[in-house]
Amino acid sequence: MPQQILQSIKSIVSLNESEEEAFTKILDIKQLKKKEFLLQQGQVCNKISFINSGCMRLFYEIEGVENTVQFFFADRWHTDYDSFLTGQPTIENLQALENSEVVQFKKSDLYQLYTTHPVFERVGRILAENAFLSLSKLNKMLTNEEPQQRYLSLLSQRPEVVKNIPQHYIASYLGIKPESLSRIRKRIQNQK
Amino acid sequence: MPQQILQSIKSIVSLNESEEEAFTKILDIKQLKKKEFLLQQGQVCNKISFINSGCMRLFYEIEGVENTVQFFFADRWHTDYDSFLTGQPTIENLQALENSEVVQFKKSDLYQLYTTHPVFERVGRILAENAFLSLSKLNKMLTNEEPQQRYLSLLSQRPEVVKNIPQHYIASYLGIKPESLSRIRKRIQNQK
DNA sequence: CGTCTATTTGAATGTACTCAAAAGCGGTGG
DNA sequence: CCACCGCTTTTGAGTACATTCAAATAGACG
Repeated sequence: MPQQILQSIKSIVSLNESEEEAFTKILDIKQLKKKEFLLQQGQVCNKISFINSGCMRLFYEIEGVENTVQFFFADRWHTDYDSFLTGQPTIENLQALENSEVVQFKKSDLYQLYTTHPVFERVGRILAENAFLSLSKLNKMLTNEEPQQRYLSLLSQRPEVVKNIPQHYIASYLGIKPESLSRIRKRIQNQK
Repeated sequence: MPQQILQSIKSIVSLNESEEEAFTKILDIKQLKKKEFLLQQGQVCNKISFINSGCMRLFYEIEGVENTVQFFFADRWHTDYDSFLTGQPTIENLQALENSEVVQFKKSDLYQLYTTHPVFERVGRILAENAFLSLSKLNKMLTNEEPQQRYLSLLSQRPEVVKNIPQHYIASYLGIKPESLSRIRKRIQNQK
């Protein structure tokens, strides 16, 4: 079901029939069960993924501690550019928080497309730009806000995250311990 | 003196003579005195810059508090993709920490180039990818390390930063107060 | 030399942290 | 359908470390 990813691309550039066909050909659909990994540390990330449905969690594991970086819902792209570009093993883990469907294509196929259908250079550029924007937003949140404020922002901007995702993952995303998030929530309750 | 920026681009793609000439034409050189701003919050960032020499500091100002995000030395690229892509006013300030020379080109000129010389699509893509990588590295540092460890990492990875740049800017970059950095430095001294 | 800014030091405070334990919740198997 | 188990969330007590506020010292620059 490449409709979603095609739509996402067509919001960037318009494709003619042959381009669309060439692109569809390189796509690969994957069903993930809850807790299954799309990407695990140590692997080389040589694919770009697009979430059709479900929810994924991106985290690093440092000295046994999981560090949640992002959540991905439907219609989001993902790749570890670092590993993708350098060929180094990734340190990212991308795990399904619920049963999910993703579409993927391989780096080698994409690079082929860059040559045969140059319009995809633009797609690649814009995807990288968007990845940058999203990370930059995250970064501003982490550097400019206190934990309590971060939680409130998340609550107002992404209520679906707070609703659907276990607290301790959210805590990790906010850069605090689960106990602290629990106390923050209590504090907020009492203020009302 | 576009040699540096040309070299940087040529490390990405090779340019033929007409491409090189077309690119050189859109370049603009700027001399900055210490403390002068290359970009200030509220402006729209419609340029991409490249540092020829000197050193720049990137910071946000939130409720009167300056929040240092990055330092830029020679041979580094900069743009606020957010503002650049969306046309919204930037919240970034890019200030010279010493007399500096930068080369710039305008978004409109670049987009022109994308059309007339498609090779620059690739350049644009790779610049965005690199910007992402650099931000991603910063992000891992901020989320995975304690202040003292962050300082030690900075010290070993970028000694020139620690040498040349006022402490309170470094503190802000590390996400702590100047007093705290001072104490961390003292603590490290005593351990030796 | 004097002024202005940056850095250091001190004392008191606050907030997240650790460790430990209890309570809550969901899913599985009897 | 209930009982149990494992995992998540909450609560408590004590600690650690950055913060604030204030003042002193040191450095930079004219």
